[in-house]
Amino acid sequence: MATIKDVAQYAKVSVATVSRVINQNGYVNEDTRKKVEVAVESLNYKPNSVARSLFKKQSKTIGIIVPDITNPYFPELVRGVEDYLIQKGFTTILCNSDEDPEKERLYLDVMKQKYVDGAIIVSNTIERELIDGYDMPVVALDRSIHHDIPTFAIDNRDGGRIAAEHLLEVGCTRIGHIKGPDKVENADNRYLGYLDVVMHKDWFHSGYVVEGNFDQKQAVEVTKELLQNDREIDGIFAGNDTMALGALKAAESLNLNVPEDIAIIGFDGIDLTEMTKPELSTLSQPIYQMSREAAEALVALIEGELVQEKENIFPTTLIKRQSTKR
Amino acid sequence: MATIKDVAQYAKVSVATVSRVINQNGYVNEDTRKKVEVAVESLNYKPNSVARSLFKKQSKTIGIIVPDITNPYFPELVRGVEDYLIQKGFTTILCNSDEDPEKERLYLDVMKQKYVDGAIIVSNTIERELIDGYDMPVVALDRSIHHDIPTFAIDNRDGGRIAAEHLLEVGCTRIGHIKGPDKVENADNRYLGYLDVVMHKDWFHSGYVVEGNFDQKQAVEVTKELLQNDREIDGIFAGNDTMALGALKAAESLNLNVPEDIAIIGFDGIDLTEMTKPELSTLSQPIYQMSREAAEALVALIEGELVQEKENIFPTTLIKRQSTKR
DNA sequence: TTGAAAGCGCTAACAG
DNA sequence: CTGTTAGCGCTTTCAA
Repeated sequence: MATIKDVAQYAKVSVATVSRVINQNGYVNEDTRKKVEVAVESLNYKPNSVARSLFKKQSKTIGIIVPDITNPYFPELVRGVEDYLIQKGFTTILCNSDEDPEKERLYLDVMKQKYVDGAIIVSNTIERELIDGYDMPVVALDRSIHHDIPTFAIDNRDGGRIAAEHLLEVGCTRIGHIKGPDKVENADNRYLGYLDVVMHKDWFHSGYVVEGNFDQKQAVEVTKELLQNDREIDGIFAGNDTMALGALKAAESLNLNVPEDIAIIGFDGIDLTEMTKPELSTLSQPIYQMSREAAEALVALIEGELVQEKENIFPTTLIKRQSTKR
Repeated sequence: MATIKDVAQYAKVSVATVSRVINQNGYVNEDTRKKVEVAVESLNYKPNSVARSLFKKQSKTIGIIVPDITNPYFPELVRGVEDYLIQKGFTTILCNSDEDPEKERLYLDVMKQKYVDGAIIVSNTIERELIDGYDMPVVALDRSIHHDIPTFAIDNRDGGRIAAEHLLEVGCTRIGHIKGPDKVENADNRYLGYLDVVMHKDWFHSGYVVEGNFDQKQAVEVTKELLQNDREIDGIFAGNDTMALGALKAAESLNLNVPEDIAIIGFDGIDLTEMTKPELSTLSQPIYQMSREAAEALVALIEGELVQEKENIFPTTLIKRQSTKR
């Protein structure tokens, strides 16, 4: 690889001048600029980002921490981020945390050491104090971390309400809920939204809610139990799409028809929901848009703008499909 | 962040000594080592990887180029790579190429500038000459690039054969194939495997093969046509799982029962195949294992070992599920 | 066994 | 408008 020195020699100027033309700052005569440009071209010179990073203490790199890229919700999120960043000249480091605080720290340490310019974090466990220690711009995506860290998410409680109401509208009379893990804010809020709708129904009691841990297999099990305990249930709101799939399987194994015997709605709007039979109704999040805007905000932060809008709540969309058509 | 200088001052030694103890090379007295260790501890010193990279011309970072992380085949691939690399102290840059040679170049350029140590590439279009220009260790994953670049993949033709034979075994008498894009090696090979099995059947003619472009929506369309043109078809081998899903949908919309009226088998073994109804039979690739070994080989290459095994062909597994149970 | 010093490639004063 | 030079934080000769 040619260095700035080579270019300087070739163009018979100093390295400072070369630096000026490639960074387009400082005065430089039109003729010398031409000479340098020719040199850059002939030597196929590409500035060395590492040297630049060392000096500038920034790397044009950001990190994104997600629980697990293998979970179908995250690829689109990551894609939205990466698409925007590459276009702004940033490179994206992928970090799979498995929701493990230990790993999250490790990744944050590595980022700091590499002068990573900022991070986009999807996490339930990271604390604001930890982040402060790194002194690095951060935005929270999908779940909030602290109210003064810019957050890009949806209103989960409202979404839960909409989903539950939809089931009511299509004529369900007893609605169960497969809930995500306790203490996970998004799961809790979706549950609260559901409660808002059903709490005062005379049929409602806590037995209508089971814990599915955002996991398909577990959802199959708990849905079976739920359905066997109460034959009157004719609607299920699952806390995410993966569990909705589990519920679908459970219904099938009990020889219940969806949507005739039981309507099912999921949450998130991942592509999978279009692929099942019957196709799943779901409360869709604008995943790509949300993540893109999170990336925009992070870049703004990195470039020193102060982002005053801390809470960025995106609208959800109720997608009605076969699984709730009755 | 504390620098090596700070540590040296604190420990009252030179930076060279500090460097020696943190890198565990060169002689250093047990007592001074202790002093330095204390200093490192007290100052919470973490060596700056950027400075180190500048000197060493390597960055403990690798890039992985995939067509699109949003495509369900790739997250697991990426995960396999990332898991291994983080554990070996490497960081992973994610690159979505959309199979666009322009973007591939761009990413490779960026990698070079950042002293990225090597790349794992999934691409149909990248040429060996291009890679040579970057003078960087590379391994090919899922599809080969050139016979002297280490490749980690399966035997697609053999897989195609197994899938087609399975359909025959379960009693299919007319088997159609939804083929992936022309000129894409993996698609062509799966097709050839299918041909190996059916070519000499008296019923076979080219009308049994349609082009689905590895795309679900397109697969729905072409499968419908295929099935409407020839009512005798009772088995379909789709070139990947996504298209198998499309085929499933097409069958459904024509009121054909799977597997009774028509058996369907996919290819790849992505998680989705477990979630459909009926569950899809598929020819499963050891995605995680394959990608992990690719990462291992890349690290070996980076560390200067010469990897002599260029062709690493992994075994596939026929997974029999409901969609071919008859 | 340790320290001084050069240099990785680049940027940004500063001087001219 | 251009060149000289001092670092950015680290590693590694080379000498002591």
